[in-house]
Amino acid sequence: MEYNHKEIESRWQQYWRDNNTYRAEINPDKKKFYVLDMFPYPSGAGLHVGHPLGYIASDIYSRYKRLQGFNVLHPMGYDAYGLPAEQYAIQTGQHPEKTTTENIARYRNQLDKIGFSFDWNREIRTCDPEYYKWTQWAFMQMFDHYYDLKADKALPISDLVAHFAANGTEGVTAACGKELNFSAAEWNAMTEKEQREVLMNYRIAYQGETMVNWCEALGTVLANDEVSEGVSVRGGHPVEQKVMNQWCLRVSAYAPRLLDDLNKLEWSESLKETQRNWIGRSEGAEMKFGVKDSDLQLEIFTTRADTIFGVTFMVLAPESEYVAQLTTPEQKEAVEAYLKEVSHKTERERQIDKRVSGVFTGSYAINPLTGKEIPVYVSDYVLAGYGTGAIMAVPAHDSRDYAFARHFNLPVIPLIEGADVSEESFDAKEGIMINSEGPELNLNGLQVKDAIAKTKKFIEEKGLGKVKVNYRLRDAIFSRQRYWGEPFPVYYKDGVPYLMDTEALPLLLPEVDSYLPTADGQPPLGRAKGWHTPEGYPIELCTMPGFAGSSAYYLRYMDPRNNEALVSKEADEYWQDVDLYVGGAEHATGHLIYSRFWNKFLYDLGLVVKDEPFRKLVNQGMIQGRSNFVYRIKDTNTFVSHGLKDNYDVTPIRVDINLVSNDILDTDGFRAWRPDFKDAEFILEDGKYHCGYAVEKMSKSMFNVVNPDDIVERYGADTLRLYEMFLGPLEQSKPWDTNGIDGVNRFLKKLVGLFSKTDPEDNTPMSKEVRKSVHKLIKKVTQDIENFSFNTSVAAFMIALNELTALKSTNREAMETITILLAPFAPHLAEEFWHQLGHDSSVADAKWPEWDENALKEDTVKYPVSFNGKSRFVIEAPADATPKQVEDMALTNPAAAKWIEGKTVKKVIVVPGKIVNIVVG
RNA sequence: GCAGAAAUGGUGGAAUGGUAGACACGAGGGACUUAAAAUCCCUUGGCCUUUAUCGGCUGUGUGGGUUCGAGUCCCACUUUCUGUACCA
Repeated sequence: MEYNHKEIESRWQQYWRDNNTYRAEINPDKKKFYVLDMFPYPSGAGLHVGHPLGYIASDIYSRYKRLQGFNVLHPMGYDAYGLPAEQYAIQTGQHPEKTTTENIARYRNQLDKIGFSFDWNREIRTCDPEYYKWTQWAFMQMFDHYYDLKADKALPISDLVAHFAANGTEGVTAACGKELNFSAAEWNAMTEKEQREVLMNYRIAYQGETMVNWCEALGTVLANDEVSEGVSVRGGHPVEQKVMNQWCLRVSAYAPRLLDDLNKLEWSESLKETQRNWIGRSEGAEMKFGVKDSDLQLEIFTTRADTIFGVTFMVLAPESEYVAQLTTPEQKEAVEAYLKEVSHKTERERQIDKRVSGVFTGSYAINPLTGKEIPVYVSDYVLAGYGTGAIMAVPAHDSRDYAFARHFNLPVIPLIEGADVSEESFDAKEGIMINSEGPELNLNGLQVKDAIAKTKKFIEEKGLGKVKVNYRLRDAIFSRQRYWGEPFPVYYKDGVPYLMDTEALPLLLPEVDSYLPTADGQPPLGRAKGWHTPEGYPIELCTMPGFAGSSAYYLRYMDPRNNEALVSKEADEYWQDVDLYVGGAEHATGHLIYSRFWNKFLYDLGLVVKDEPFRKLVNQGMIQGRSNFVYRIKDTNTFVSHGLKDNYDVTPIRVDINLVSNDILDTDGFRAWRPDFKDAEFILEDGKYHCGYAVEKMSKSMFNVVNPDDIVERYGADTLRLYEMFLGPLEQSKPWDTNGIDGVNRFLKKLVGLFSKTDPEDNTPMSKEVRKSVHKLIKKVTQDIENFSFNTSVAAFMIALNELTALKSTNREAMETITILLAPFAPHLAEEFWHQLGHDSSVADAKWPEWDENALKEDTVKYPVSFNGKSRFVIEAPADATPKQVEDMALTNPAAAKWIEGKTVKKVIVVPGKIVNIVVG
C-alpha cells in the first residue's frame, strides 16, 4: 500500500477543522490541563525547522493528556509588537501592522501544515486592540497601587492617600523610591500637583528619573535583559547609560517573593539558578560614615561589615549625589573632568576598559570605629544603581579595591591571619580576624562569619547603620520611544501624568506619517495628529515595551473574547494556571521574571487564584544549522572533495544545503547555482564530491536554513514531527541534520504496509508474544511522554514494529492499541488508521491504554553470569527459581568450569532477576 | 571570575549500580533489476585469533575512590556548551 502523506494529511486537517476537534470549553466534570507554548514573534523570515520543536513536544503532551481524559487547553497566538516590524516600517514606509499581519498569515499557514491540536478559536495577538486593552488596563492598576511591605502585597494607592491625610508618613511601610518624611498637615497643605509628585514615589507603575540603557541607533531605551555585553540584543547596537524620566514598574518590590517562590516551581535547576542570580539577593549592612568638617553622612552598603578596620578609602559612583556634595573647590576641576570623561563612555566601553581610573574629591570621611580620616574618591568601578552608589573600600580583601589602592598608592591593611596581600587581595570569606580592634569593638581572633555577625549587631546597637538585604533586580523600565507598541492610557495636566478613564480603553495606536522620531527628538507618536484628550491635554508619547503584551497572555487565553475583564472569575478558577509551559531558556531573565511579577500583582489584587503562572516549565533546546562547505583551490575554479582538501591550498566556501544530500554535492546543481561556478571543475573521491560541514546558527546568510514546509511537502508532517523528536533529547541543543529523516519515514511506510494487511473484522485475541510486545510499548511510551523523553519513545515504536513484523502479526487489537499510542506523535496517520479499523469518531477521543505488568512477565529469566564482575555467559532460569537454584545453575553450567578452574569460589551474589556474580580468587 | 549543564562508535544518540553502544543514519557486502531508484537480507566500537564458526583482549574525557560489580555514585582535574559579571 502506498503512503500518500499529502492526501492523508490534508484530509484529516480538514476533518479536524470541520469538527472543531480541538476546541476547548470549560467543563467542570473534567480535570483541566493547560499546556502552553511561548508564543512566537512573527518575523519576516517565517518559521525554520527549529521553531516547531517545542510546539511538537507540547502538542504530543497535550494530545496524550487529552487521551488520558483531561480537558486540555492548548492555545496559540502571536507576540506581535516588536522592533523588527518597526525597523522594516522605517525602511519601507509600510505600516508595521500590515507586515505583521502578513507575517502572521504566513506563520499560521506554516503551523497548520504540521497538524497541531491548537484551539485557534482562542488565538490572541498582542497588537489587537481587544487584547492590548487589557495590557493598558493592567498598567492602570499598577499606577493605582503601591507595594505595602508589611502586608507584603500591593494595596490601592487610595489607602496610602488616606494614611497621609491622617498621619503623614508616620507608620507608612511602603516600597518607595526615596526616603520621604512629612506630616499630615504638610500633606494636606500640598497642591494636587505636589501630592501627585509625592505619590509617584510609591506607585507600582511610576515615572522617575532613572539611569537607563539608551540605544542611539534604535532611538530608544532598553531593559536590562534587552542588553547583553553593552550592545542591544536585537541588532547589536551600542548602548550607553543616560539619566531619563521614564515609566518604570516596581518589580524590585517583589524581589523577595520572586526569589522564595522559585522553590514551588517544577523548573529546571539551571533556570531557577539563573533567576536567583538575576534577582541577586545579598545580605549586608548599610552604614553611615561621617564626613570631616561637615554634617553630611555618607551611606554605604557592604556585605563585609567585618572588614571595617581595613577601610582605607571610600569610593563614590560618578553618578552619585554625594559627588557634588563632597567635592572641594580645589578638586572641582579634576572631578568635573573625570565625570565628563566617564559620561562619554558607553556601557560597552566601560566594561572593556579594565584600567583603573578615578579622582580624589578632596573630602575625608571618618571611620566610625577607628575615628581615622580616610579619603573619598570617585571611580566608575562603583555602580550608581547598586546599593547606595558608594562603598567603603577594603583593599586587602577585595580585588577591585586592591587594584584601585595600588594605582593610587593607598594603604592596604590585612585583616585575616595568614593572608598574603603583597601581590593580590584575599577575597575569601574565611579565616581568623587580626588588626581589628578599636575602642568599642574587638573582632580579633574571630572567624569571619562570626565577625560579620558581631559587627552587624554592634552597628545596629550604636545606630551607625542597619542590617539590610539588597537585591540586584532592578525596576523594569517600561517606556519605549517607539511607535509599534501599546500606547499609555496617560495624559499630562500641569506637567504631571493622569490616568484616562477606563472607558477610554482601548486607547488606539494613532496613525503617523513616519515611524521616525520627530525633528525635535520626540518619539514617533509626537507626529500623531490629535494626540490629546478632548480637553486638549497631551497624551504620553512613549509606548510600552515588548514584554508588556507577553506578561499576562496566558491568562487571556482562558477567556480571550471577554470584553468585561482580562479573564472572568469562572474561567480563571477553572483553568487556574499553566500546567506545562514549553519554550526557550533565553527568556529566563526577561519574560519569565516579568510574567511572574505581573501575575503576582494580579494575585495581590485578588484577580487570579494562583500566585505563580507556570507550574512546570520545559526548555527545549535550540536547533542549530548544519552548514556545508566546498573547498576551492586558491586562484582556480577547481573544487576538491573534503577528504582530499589537505593536499591543496584551499578556501572553504559555504554552499546552499539544498544542493547537498548526505554531504554529497550535486555538482550540476552547484554549477547552476551561481554564475561564478558555471565552469567549476571538481576533484572527486570515489566518484563523488564530499562536502565538509560545520554547526552554526541557522540563518539565511549561512545557506543552512531548512524550511519545515519543504520537509512536510516531501515526507509529510507526521515524519517531520517524529523526526524532530527523534533527533535527540528535547532540552538539548542540537544541529538539524536532514540525513536521518529517511529512517523515520521508512518506519511510517512500513507501518502503513502492516496496517494494510490488518483485517478490521479480526476478533482474534493477541498471542502471548504480541501482547507482550504491545504492552511493553504502552509502558515505554507512557513513561517516556511523562519524562519528555520523546526520542526514546519514537525508538520504542520502531522496536515494536520490528517485533510485530518478525512475529508476522497483523492482529487488529494490537494495531488498534498502537494507533492510540501513535496518535500524539503522528496524528494524521493515526487518524487514518483509526478510521480504517472501523471507528467513526476521532482518535483524539479514544482512551489511552494501560499496560498489564503480567503481560510483561517472562517464564524464564536470563541471568548474565559474571566472574569478578566481568560477564562471561548467560543462563536461563525459571522465573520462580530461588536464588539458591539460580546459583547452582550458574556454578554447574559447563561454561563455568573454565572460569573456576584452578581457583576457589569465594562468594556468589545472585540479584534476583538481574545477574549472578561469582567471586573467584 | 562565578553559576549551571555536559563529555559514550564514522554520526545523532540508548542504557532503575548488573551482558555498554538500544533505535536510527552513514558505510560495506548481497538479493531483486537490462540499469537506476525503491524494497528486502547480512555485517558494522577497536584490536587479535580462526577457512568460517567458536573465542579472546580492550573500550564510555583524565586520575583516584566506594562496591561482589561503576558510563551511572563520591573526590580531584581537563575540555566544551550555556547563562552572568566591576553587585561591594
